[in-house]
Amino acid sequence: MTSAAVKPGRPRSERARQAVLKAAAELLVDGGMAAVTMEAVAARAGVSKVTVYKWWPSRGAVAVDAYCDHYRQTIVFEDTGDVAQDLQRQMKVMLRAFSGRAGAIMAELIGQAQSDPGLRETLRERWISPRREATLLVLHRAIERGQLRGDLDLEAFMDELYAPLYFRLMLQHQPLDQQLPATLVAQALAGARR
Amino acid sequence: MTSAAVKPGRPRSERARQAVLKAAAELLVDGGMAAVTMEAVAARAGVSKVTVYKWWPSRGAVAVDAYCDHYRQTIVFEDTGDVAQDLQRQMKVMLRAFSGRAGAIMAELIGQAQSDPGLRETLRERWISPRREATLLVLHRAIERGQLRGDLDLEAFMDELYAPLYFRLMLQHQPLDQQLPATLVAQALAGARR
Amino acid sequence: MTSAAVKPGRPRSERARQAVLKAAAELLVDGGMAAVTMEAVAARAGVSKVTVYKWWPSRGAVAVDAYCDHYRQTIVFEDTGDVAQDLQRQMKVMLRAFSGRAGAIMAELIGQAQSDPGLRETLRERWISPRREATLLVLHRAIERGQLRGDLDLEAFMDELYAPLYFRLMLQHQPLDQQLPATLVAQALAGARR
Amino acid sequence: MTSAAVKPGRPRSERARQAVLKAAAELLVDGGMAAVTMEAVAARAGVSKVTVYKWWPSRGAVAVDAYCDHYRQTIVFEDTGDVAQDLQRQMKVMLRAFSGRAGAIMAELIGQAQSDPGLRETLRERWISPRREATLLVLHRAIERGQLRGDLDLEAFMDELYAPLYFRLMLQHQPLDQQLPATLVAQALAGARR
DNA sequence: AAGTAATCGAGACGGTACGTCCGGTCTTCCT
DNA sequence: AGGAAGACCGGACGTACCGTCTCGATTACTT
Repeated sequence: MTSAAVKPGRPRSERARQAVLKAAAELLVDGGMAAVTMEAVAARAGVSKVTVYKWWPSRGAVAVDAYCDHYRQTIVFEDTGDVAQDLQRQMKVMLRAFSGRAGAIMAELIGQAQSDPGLRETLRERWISPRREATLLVLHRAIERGQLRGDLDLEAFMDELYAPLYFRLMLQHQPLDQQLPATLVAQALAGARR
Repeated sequence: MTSAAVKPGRPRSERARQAVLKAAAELLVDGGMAAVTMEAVAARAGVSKVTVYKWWPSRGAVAVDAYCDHYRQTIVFEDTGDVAQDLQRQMKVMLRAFSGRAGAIMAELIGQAQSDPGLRETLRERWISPRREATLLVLHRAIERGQLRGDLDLEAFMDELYAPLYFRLMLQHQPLDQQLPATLVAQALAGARR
Repeated sequence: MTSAAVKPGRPRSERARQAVLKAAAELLVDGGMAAVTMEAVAARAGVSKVTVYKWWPSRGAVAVDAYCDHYRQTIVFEDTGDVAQDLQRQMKVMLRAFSGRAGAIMAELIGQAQSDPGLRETLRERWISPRREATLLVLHRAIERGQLRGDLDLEAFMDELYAPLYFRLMLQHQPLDQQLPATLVAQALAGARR
Repeated sequence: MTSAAVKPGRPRSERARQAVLKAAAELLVDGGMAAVTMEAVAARAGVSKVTVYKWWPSRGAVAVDAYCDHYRQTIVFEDTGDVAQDLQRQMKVMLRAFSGRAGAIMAELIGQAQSDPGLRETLRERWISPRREATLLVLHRAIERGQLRGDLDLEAFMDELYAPLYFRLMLQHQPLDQQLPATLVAQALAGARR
């Protein structure tokens, strides 16, 4: 009846969880994914390997968790009244972050996820989805205001805007310069206005 | 005139090169990147590990080389006279390929490249650049014909078209369905026509 | 009193230790030192290489350990009352052993120790020293009985007796025949009696 | 008639032979046997590996050859008229040499020979035998002069004198100090005089 | 002068073992 | 029931030498 069925035995150590995330974040920042081995994380956190395995299925999972915990930068969307403005500002924030350490690490995380389906799932849930949902709000708002056509394929539209950033981040065939958001927004919106 | 500078010593074994690429391609196809270990490649090719290391710096490099060798599908661009047609057809060919084994492997290759700058370089040179250059030809042709504005940022434009495919391939937040090319081309061209 | 300082963690596997020694001894007997590679020992013992490295620093160390374990022939010294008899009998036992497989292996072990100081140390502690100490007892007993002069340099004396056996074993310039002990004892004792 | 049957083809390069011996000796002196790899010798000599293999069967063979070439110290036996004097002086010369680099290397050579019968053979021929024969001369001379008994087992006698030096060199259970020759000669001769 | 034959340099090759690293799993005791 | 400690098996890493092999280039003696 009582939902919170009190579990027997020693409860999970919150201290251990924090220590693991902290250790992983540090390793991640100055050594990239390569440095985030279960061995190293456990050692640095002063925790046994088994404990890490108990709560995270793989080193990738620890890394994503630590990353999201460490870079939990607010997904700021101001409402300027102009959808172009809103999108452009948000993209600039993201681009600025991706120009630094956070970008290199995100690239490695997505990279790692390509050979670990579970990690891809986690990455989507913890990083991608929240951002896309926030963007969707902006776009719906713009449609209501009549700034955008109502028949747009919003998923494809968002990909046109954001995928180039991730693509350049990962392939580095072109630089991630500051006017890129403006260009992308301009070109994408040109055919999307009502 | 150009004396072919005959190098001393035993010449490189073409047989070994072929065997390695073949072995790597096979391993890649039925096992993904995880199966492409230097050890396995060498064993399967009937070649010593040292020989592999001699000509390829890393397992990633072997894999990319083998991939490009194996999937050297022609980058077909018909000239239909209509830029939208041309782009859409090419994208469909690519999308079809990426829906199968080749897509999963490409995702892993890009993934691997995130923790190996040399590999990223190779991937750009061997896979990305040739395709972008072919696309550039199409776009320039369209501009000359007056189908596209002349002041477009072509690099950004190409990213708007192709990055979504790679992005969906890697994140799998949305399916790679067959009408995606049409949608992307339509939305992107809407604001790009003269 | 001395609390046996219970160490934390999983205790060392006695099973693994035995298996390694057994495997090494077998390899040693039918293949000599050349067959005792860390790889082969580990494989034959059904143990991981790391485990072997954990407890033995080198293949030489494993070999010596296995040798002493395998050929832990009693260092029998009967007390016949006559020092010449005692020495001669002991030397004959040793010579008989060295005429077979054990001799060839011991030669290889000493050989290996020439390029591995740690191994030389081990060899001295595990093989040479116990035998020399047993011999010292016999000599001291003889001195007390008045069978030998008290001012002998016992270390040099023991070398005169035993070094020729090892020397012939290693150089094979002369055979290790059964009357050698008698000759050596006779000549050495001739000038050593009181 | 002319014994030196002139062989066709390019004659062996004396330059290469010298270069190999020189290179091997240098490597031997500052790096021991471990440094004398076929690879290193060839590289240092500016000679191809095949050339080395052509004239020496193994690295051990090169090393012994280089050693004997480098340390071709005269086997001096003065004839003082007293056999004890003669032996002791010769042993002191040898002991002095063995206290330095030459000793360590000789130990390694004998060590190496334990797993290479061909090398043992070479070592005997090039190093041991000449010295034993010179010693035999001294002993025969002493017998003629009536300083030694005629029924001695000379081979065993020589072993009693010299084996301890090699034994201590290799096992290092006791130091190779300067008064050792005197002790050995005294004890050995005590029972060997007429 | 042309032919023959052995040698030489360079260096690629298949192979074996090295010593290390990490991933996961296990066993033991402590809390 | 956790958790810390740490030993364990397995697999791959990248490297070092081994001994063999193909090359083209030399260097003599033989016709």
